Parts: sequence; C-alpha cells; structure tokens
Amino acid sequence: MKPFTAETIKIIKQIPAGYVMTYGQVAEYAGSKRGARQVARILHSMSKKYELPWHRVVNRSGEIVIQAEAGAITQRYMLEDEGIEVDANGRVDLKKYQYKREKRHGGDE
DNA sequence: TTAGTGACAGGCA
DNA sequence: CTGCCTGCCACTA
Repeated sequence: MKPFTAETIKIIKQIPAGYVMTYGQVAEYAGSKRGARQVARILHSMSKKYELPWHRVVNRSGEIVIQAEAGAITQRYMLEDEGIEVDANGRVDLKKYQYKREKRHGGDE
C-alpha cells in the first residue's frame, strides 16, 4: 500500500457527515497536490474493498461527476440524507459544505 | 517488468 | 459561463 493511498483512505474516512471535500483537497492533504486523479482512482478501486464515504468527495466545482450513473444517484441521495443541498445539476454549495481539515490536536490516526 | 488508463485540476481562449 | 489541452501518478492487466 502506497502512503498516498493510505492517507487518502484515512482522510476520506475523516470527513464528517454533512460536509464534502474536493478530490484536489484530499490529494493535497494526502501528500500529492496534483494527485486529484489518483484520489478518484483510489475511490474507484478501493470503494469495493473498503467502506469509504466516497459520496462526500466531489470535483472542484462541487459536482458529482462519477461515471456510473447509478453511483451518482446514490451519492446524491446520501448527501441529501446528510443535510447537504444538491441542486438539479448534482452540485452542492462548496461555500457552505466544503470541509476544511483543522490542525491535528495530537496523535496520528 | 512495461504500457495504458482515469469518480480531476488548472490554465487559457 | 463553456470547451480544449496538459500535467499528474496510483492502479490494473
């Protein structure tokens, strides 16, 4: 397991309900600022191996851009269930829902 | 091992 | 706002 992969999984699992993060954000926190695509790939691959809240990860515009239509519907449903408003374009308001990681208070996770 | 791919991001017209 | 091109790097076969 590459460090980037492990970090990505941890970060995604740390996103609280009711908030979302962009692929770029996750990638940056995971150690690769340009690893947005890898985050996406990891989700695509790891979501079937791990139970990740991948629905809380959206693209730079806050849109659900997942290729699998069924997945997009599921993602939207789960986001709304968490209190996030999703518009007709499958977009959320990043100004309200984008989660920003705060400084660690100690220990590692 | 190598080659190809991709749930993206960012810059430019 | 939309569309096109390039970079990026882990994953799969």
